[in-house]
Amino acid sequence: MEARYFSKKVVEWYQQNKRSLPWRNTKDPYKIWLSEIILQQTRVSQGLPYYQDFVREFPNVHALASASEQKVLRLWQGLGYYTRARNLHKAAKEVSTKHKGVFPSSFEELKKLPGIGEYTAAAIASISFEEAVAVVDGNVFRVLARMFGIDKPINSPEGKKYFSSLANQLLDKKQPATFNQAVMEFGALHCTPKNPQCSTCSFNATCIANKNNLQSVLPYKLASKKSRRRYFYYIVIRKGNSLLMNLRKGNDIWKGLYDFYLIEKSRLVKTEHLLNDDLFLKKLKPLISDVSTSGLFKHILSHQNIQAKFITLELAKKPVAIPENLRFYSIKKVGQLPKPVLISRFLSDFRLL
DNA sequence: AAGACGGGGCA
DNA sequence: TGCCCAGTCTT
Repeated sequence: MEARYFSKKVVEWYQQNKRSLPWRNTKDPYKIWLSEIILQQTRVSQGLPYYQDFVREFPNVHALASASEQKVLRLWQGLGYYTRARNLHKAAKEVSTKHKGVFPSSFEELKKLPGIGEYTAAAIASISFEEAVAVVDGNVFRVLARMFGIDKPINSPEGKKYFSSLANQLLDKKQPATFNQAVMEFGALHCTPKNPQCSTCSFNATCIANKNNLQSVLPYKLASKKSRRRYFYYIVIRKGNSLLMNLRKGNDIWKGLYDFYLIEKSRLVKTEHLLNDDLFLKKLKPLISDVSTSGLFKHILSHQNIQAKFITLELAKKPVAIPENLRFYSIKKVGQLPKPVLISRFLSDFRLL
């Protein structure tokens, strides 16, 4: 697809379909800035009332700068990502004092203000000052990836550079404000993440994703390491000088290494609840001597997103049936296990030896 | 390069 | 319930 063709058609679409929004009726960099910060990671429907509150309460950068941080935060309450509010306030003070109330007017100068990165600097520079610099936000990634069939990962440094360069190539330098907003609005309303309106899209004959049914895989993103919190409740079972060890399997942390019998939860739970609910422990419990509930899980270890709690229990006799991953190893032999990394660490930590 | 930061939409 | 959304700053 020709760059000129894309730019022309997306602007045409924008003229006919754009929403009427308060920050579209002004070029005041203060208000554009305010709207851009509020709309970071935030849908218009959620951000709009906050924008109105802020404009009413702080009609200009001096009003915002002279307010207390408490008041700014109170107005921001419920919107999330609260460092945005703190940086907003900090930046307002800088503009008010260092720049004497005159907003920086170039991409490079804007980027120096706290809370203003690549995207926001480009947005303000283009919308308020018609600087010929393309914005690259989530909408732009999506629209360009689909339209031009680009499978470079949008969350890699190379991918980001590539998309930024493409967006700047496509940019209509005669009307950067309109072009940038057109692409973003098109992404927000028409070329949506889910259920894009391809059947009524004026690009559907030329869009690579539509022609190849790739809407659901573009934009492509590198699998992000999802860091959910994990709570490991370890029951260290001892019988004489044998320890019940667990060989970890599957595609998970510490695969192939040994640890102890483990009850995993996605959140903190009451230990009584934990002990009563677990089937295996119900089987073990009758065999356990010397359970002092006062000492339950008093050892805590932290590893990345894992919080591990430990309890040691002494068995009166060995259980008849235990899961296959679990075996008793004599403490003397522990050092000779195939990969004793975890074990030795845990053992020295808890002085079981 | 990877993680933290939040609330809302949606399956 | 848990995944997804995706700018900026920090480590």
